[in-house]
Amino acid sequence: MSSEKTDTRTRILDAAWGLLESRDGPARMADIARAAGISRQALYMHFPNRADLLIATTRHIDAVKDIDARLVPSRTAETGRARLDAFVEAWGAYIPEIQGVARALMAMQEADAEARRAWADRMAAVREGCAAAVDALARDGDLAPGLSPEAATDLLWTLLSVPNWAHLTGPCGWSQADYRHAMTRLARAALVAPDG
Amino acid sequence: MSSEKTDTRTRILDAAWGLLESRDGPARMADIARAAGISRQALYMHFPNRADLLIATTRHIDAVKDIDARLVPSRTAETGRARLDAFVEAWGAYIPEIQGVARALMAMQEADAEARRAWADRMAAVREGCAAAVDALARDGDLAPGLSPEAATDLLWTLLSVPNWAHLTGPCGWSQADYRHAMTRLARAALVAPDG
DNA sequence: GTGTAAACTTGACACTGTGTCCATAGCGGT
DNA sequence: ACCGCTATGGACACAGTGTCAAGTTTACAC
Repeated sequence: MSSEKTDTRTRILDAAWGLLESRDGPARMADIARAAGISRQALYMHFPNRADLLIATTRHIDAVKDIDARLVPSRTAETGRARLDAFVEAWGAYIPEIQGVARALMAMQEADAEARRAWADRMAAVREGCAAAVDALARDGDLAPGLSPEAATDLLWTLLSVPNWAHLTGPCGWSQADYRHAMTRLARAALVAPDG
Repeated sequence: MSSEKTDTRTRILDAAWGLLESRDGPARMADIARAAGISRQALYMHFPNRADLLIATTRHIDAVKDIDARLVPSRTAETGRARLDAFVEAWGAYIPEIQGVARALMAMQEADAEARRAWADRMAAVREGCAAAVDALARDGDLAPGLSPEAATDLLWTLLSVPNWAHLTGPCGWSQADYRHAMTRLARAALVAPDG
């Protein structure tokens, strides 16, 4: 009953996703509407504005790509070090999947307060993941000396930011494997006590 | 002769600078013109478009704040490690001064190819500074094992990016001193061989 | 069938900001 | 007096977002 014909909302979300990930130019509201097979105005019946649509798209991607399942290895890691590695790997592998939406949302930040709030909200969730990894590290006594858990969390949160991924894989020309390897190494160097 | 009455171009640049660093909302062309005491159209006689104006503003700030002088300690450092520290410190202290223009220019990137090119250009200069520091480190044999000079340069370049500064001092709430301290430590941890 | 409500369409429009065009004015130099 | 430069004011094209109103389709109820 619920899904005999694809829900319009879902079609919109899929269309937005597709355009944002694959597109050359920017994905405008009209482009997304056309791709979803509806009129531009119908778009506004489902999402009051662009920021809301974009943020809903990230949540949609989260659901389809099952972000929670990807984080299981991190949550179930035995040691703090393993948890850190697993988190870096999971989130680092996830960034390319949301890269398009993330870029669009970040580009709106300067102009649109709504977009700012929405993106900050999403990033707060990432920070929680960082905090959990740092806590595990601290419980093992493996947190680098002179680094408070809060500072370590902020640092990891920053290292794993989307702009950093974009910079390394864009201007720097790194492959995803390069990124993954270097970021794992970097996170360890930044957070883990130098001891063995 | 040249500067008996302040050059209009300079007045524009100062106005843009002032607005961009201190402003709540976005600095539009009309705002900048008004602040410079000229008409919006006169602005376009001096700068063909917003991207050009913004990039000229960064160069203007470079000249006024004498970026070259600030980099002297880095260039004249005796050891690679000292050079790295000095570079991180100099650039890290400089970011807050250009933060406003940088944000405006970065916000245009998505939409405007001209802005993209201009900002990439400016960042290429920063990368050269990073490369010089990494080379000095490599000459001393102090570059972390398993890290090529190119990879190390890219890494440092990324760590010192404006978005990272913005993230730490914005959402993370760090002070400039916090940033300076953590970034110095982080750059060392990321690039310098663990040996003493 | 008739009625009604929801989802959707078409078309027009307001608004913002960039960039262009043009007619004109002031002013210094020759 | 004339030229050239810099500037002004006003109008306008264009893109993109968001709004509004009138009408259509569909499905479901009575």
